Amino acid sequence: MTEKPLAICWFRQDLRTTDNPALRAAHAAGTVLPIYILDDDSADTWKMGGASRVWIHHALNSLDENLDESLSLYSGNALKVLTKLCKKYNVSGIYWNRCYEPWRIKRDKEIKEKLSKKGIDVKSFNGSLLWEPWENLKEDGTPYKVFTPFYKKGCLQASIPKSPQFRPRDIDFFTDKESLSTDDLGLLPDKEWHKSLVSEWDISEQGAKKQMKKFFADGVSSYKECRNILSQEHVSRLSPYLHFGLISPQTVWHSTKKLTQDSNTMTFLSELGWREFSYSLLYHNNALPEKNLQEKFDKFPWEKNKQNLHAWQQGKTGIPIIDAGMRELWQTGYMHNRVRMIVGSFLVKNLLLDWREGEKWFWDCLFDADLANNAASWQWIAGSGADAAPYFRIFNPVLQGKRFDPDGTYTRKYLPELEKIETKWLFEPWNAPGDILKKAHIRLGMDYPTPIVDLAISRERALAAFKSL
DNA sequence: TGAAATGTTGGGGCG
DNA sequence: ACGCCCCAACATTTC
Repeated sequence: MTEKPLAICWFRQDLRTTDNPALRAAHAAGTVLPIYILDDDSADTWKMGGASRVWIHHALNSLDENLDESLSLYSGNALKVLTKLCKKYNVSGIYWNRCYEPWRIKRDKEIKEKLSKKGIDVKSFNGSLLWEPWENLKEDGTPYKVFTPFYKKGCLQASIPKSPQFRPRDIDFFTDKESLSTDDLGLLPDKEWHKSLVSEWDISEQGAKKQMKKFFADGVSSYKECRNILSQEHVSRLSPYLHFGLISPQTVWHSTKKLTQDSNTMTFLSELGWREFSYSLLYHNNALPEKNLQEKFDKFPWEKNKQNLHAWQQGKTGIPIIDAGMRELWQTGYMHNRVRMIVGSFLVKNLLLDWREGEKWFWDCLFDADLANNAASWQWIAGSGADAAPYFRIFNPVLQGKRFDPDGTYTRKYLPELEKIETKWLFEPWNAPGDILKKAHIRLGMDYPTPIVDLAISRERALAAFKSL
């Protein structure tokens, strides 16, 4: 037992020092013991995937640096860890920023109840959303089910998101001697895969700011038009930073508002609105990640073709734009949003595989794997969500490739075996004349797969299957 | 934040 | 000059 009262700042998905309400509260309460708990015990089926663990390994290291190397790390059941800390030290308060995954809400509620009873000041804050999902409701008090009114009425006419706060000065830190090291947490896989994975990312609070500034400097001015062009970096790539809270949505919102307002900034802000919408859907539908929002989808006869699923996961479907996207995911922990829609449509409609298979794979591979966004997006593309794509909306991977990767830069980057084929045939090599393939040194079925499905036939099959609902 | 099928229109070639 | 056909270009409908 030390004499000094300690305020625990429990970092979770808010791995930053600026605009962090919990850190400010802990600082105001006294000496700060900043901690992170890897709680796989409570997480159940949705414990962090492989890519997320790699990301958080680096994010914790940089957070530790930003906290004068005083971050204490633990592994195991969060209630047990916190209870133990309260026994060991004179803890006056515990402060955290809220998470919205159902399992975390349940766990945190229990922690708050149990530790409050012991006379500890336990408080949670909003550090991850622009508007709380329980506040953003329709006039009749029920949650929104459609994005447009949710955003236009619920978000834009609601209170302005609060302004970002500076990092508190002169924090008095305390470190637990029994803290684990980041390596002890075992977040990095044995495979070498994770090393190249992180090479394109600066996983730190500063890296998040840098990424935002880069986007503001050369991406946002043509965002509305160019965000769909796959080869160009006209998207913000802020999603993993937002997910883990290396930057707050308030910071992104208000920084965008400082730019000249036009249709580009409006479109970008609405993407933050989609994030809010996903969280609202999850908050009001706890089973969103597991269960069709529309019950009639429960009887949909999904195929159980392991081979096709595997080909999709490995980027070996024989359909170039699909394979390029899936390999981008594997190689970089990220996928351009337009391609996410294309590969999602392909999995669910052309392959008739259960959207939850896609959800699981993305959960494991994406740096920005986010329970709310991932589940809401997969239900959207499958058509099983509330405000979902209609069943007949089936993307044609050949047309999408030609339209959004017109010079083939993106597709060739991830499919070097198709490097030499002229762009005209790049997105449908199976239709290319023999001499064209020969000239490009492509033997279909050897250098690059023949398509695992016929696009026209599988489209008709999907239309029939979905129509029967 | 779709694609394909079908319908409509209008200019130009041609007898 | 006129009617006819063809077909691109665009619009609408359907899944």
